[in-house]
Amino acid sequence: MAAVQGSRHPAAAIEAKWRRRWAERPEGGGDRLPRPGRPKHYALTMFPYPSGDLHIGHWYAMVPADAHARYRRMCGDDVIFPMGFDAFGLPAENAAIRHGIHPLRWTRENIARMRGQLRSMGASFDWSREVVTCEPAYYRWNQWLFLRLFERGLAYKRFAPVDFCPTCNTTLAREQVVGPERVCERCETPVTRRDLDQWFFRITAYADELLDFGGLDWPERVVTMQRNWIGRSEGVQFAFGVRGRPDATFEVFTTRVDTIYGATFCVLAPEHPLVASITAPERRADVEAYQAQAARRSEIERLSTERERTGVDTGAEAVHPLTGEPIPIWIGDYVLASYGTGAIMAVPAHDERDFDFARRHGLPIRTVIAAEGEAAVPGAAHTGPGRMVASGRYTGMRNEDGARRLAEDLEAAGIGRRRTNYRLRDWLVSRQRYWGTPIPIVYCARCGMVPVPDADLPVLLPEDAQFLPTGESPLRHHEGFRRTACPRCGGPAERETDTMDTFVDSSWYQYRYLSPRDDRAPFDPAAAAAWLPVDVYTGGVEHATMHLLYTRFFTKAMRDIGLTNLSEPMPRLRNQGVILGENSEKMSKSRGNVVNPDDLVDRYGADVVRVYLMFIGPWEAGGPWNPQGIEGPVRFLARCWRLAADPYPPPAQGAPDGGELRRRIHRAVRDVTADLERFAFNTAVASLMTLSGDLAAHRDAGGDRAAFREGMLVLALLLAPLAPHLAEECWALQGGEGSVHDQPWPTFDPALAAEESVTVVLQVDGRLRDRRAAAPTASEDELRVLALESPKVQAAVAGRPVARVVVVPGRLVNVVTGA
RNA sequence: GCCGGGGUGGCGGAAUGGCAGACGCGUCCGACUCAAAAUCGGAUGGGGCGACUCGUGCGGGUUCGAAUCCCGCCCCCGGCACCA
Repeated sequence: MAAVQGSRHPAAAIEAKWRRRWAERPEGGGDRLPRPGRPKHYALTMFPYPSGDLHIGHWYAMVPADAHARYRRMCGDDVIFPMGFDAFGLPAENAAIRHGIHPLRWTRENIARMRGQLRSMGASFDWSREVVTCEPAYYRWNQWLFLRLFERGLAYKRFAPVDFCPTCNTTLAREQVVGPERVCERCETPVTRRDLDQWFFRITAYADELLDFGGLDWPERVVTMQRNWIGRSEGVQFAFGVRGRPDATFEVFTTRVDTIYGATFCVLAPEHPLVASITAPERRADVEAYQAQAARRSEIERLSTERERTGVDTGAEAVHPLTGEPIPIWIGDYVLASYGTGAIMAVPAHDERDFDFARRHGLPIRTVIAAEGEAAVPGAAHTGPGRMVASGRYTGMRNEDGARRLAEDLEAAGIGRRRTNYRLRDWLVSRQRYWGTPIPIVYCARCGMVPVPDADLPVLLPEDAQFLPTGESPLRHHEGFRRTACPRCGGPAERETDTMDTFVDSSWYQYRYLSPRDDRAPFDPAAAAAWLPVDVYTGGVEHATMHLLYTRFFTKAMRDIGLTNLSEPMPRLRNQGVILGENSEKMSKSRGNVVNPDDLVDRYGADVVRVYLMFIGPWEAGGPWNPQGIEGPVRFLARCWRLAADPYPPPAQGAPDGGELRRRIHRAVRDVTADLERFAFNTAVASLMTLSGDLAAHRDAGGDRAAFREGMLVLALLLAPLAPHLAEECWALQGGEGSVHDQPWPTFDPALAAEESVTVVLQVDGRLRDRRAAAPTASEDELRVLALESPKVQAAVAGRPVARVVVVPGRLVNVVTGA
């Protein structure tokens, strides 16, 4: 392709040509092991849901991940960079209900379309390892893993109140309920409560281990979010007796035993099992009315942002375990049945919620911690540290010491025990929907709950289900699916009709990529041992407390089952930000600010879109789309192409030799390498823009041709991860051999990259007064003399005594005057 | 409320103790052109004719020297939010 003076590069033709050539190269085979003698590198980017169209957000996530993988490959690593589809989930089923198209067909058509769009990105995905989670070859192993968890008691069924989305018509995991209004994360409908038999994974068994982030190179905020989500808290659990009821006791949990002498009442959750039996006859009507109201409140939307701490007196009294004093027992919905013991001791003087409740209901407030060094705030609880007062033999102790002593003493006396509670709940995995993995369990009238034998897997999802939004799984109404024979006794039995949460699919997909067609095991242990763990995992922060917690749990559980010896699946994690619309709002069809990558590729070519997305700013920051800004990368790549394609001008009189250009080439290699290592794609692009400018200037001045060609080849190499098509074209135009992507990453000579001469800044009292050129190796003494000789420095010193001269070799001299 | 991240030209951003604003967008001026596009060159934080001076959310501090470190505050974004 001949260059036309001053023109833009023919992106479409160049990209089509190279993509054709690349397609002729053999693919990896999908399950090969790392080549001996080379470090392996497993690059993984979160796989997409096949929603139908590739969004600019997918490009923003995947292009830099691809650039990094390509860079590692040129560095000599044996890289795998697989891609697949997270293909089960609600949108497919909703499309089926709305448009009468089968979820399988809808999903497969979307995948076919998205595969093409993904190819247009020019990413180095290894398609031979592709995984599609809605195919039986994949979900069969969800079922297999479910059974292994079931055998270990890590999957269990329990009748429990669960969050239910009336719009999606299914139960939700706790993590899928968001905000104080408790709405469905998908459709923002307020969730309701249902009491159902549900399947759970016992993630809480790993709560403490999940809190260990040692050795993880993860963004701080993700670690913090997981830590808060797990919500470990240490305290003491002990029992209160009920006055006049020697048979009845209830346990409370507190993190503040030091305030135990300040407990002036107790509060039980409205659902607490003891409430019915201890309520005084004259209080029964009020208590039952309150219970009914509380039950309704958790079912109906809770829109009131101002939380009133309501409650009613049961008329019963608890016996304080240390003082023997009777204190009233109330019920109130600010005490959660699902946390701790569902009951608390209330210490209004030192807990804001209890304080508020006591004020509202006229209950006594007793101070037992004296605020030290800070004024007591009138009309508020003192929650900070202090000396214990009115606390029996603990009076006078610092509250931290008192807490320790009280915990020991309560334990010794057999009254209470130290205990750790977690905010984390077990993972609710059953969904009353069709488009998911069937749970491989059979119910037999004679044998009870029976797991489907491994040999009978997969339990296939029948294709001829009815899609009606009934709130029950469509499988429940599918007689052919539901009726089966008991695997144990052969008698008539029924299948479980719930399907699994789609987060199960993505909890172990990184294993499946290693041997995607293995039909004897979920993955090949030899491949797993060779390739895992994932070296770099990239994706959005929105998965911080769901997917990333679940996949850590899965790896730990799989380790304990004996399937792997890993404890952490993804030791290194990087998050990209979010690309916003031109108006800085979230992109959405309803806002009309969606940027379509296909249109951009048609107009500018994939390389330009890639480079622009990386140049926009720090990857983790994201930011608004600026349609004008893309002109920068357009011009930059066009210039690279013209430099490679235009004929070289004849040598000029007094033209530069290659020295300065070579220095700049080495500096570019140094900077781009460091930037790609640290995922700083924006500054890597900036360095390449600078190099292309240096090459253009050298050429226009008729400089040394050998140095220019050397620089052009380096430019093509450095550009290869970022703009793979154009880099290939430039490499070929400059006579590079083979594919640019098969070349080793260029190295630099630090001595050559160093400046020949540096500008040393001369300051007087920290203010800039002059600049001088000096050798980078100039000694402190030389620089000091240089500064003191400067007329501008002398003028600024103005005859005052020089107190000190600070010299930073290679950088600056600061002359400090005065006494 | 608690936790985390952030605030730098007209805009995206660079610089993590040493020349603030790399690189780019935009704008202005010039070259090429019949003209335009494309391309190339120059200018571009504010003030001042100038020597200079002010300037990284605000106020203080440490330091020869602070966008960068420390203290206090304001604002923006994200997460969690009755978890005892």
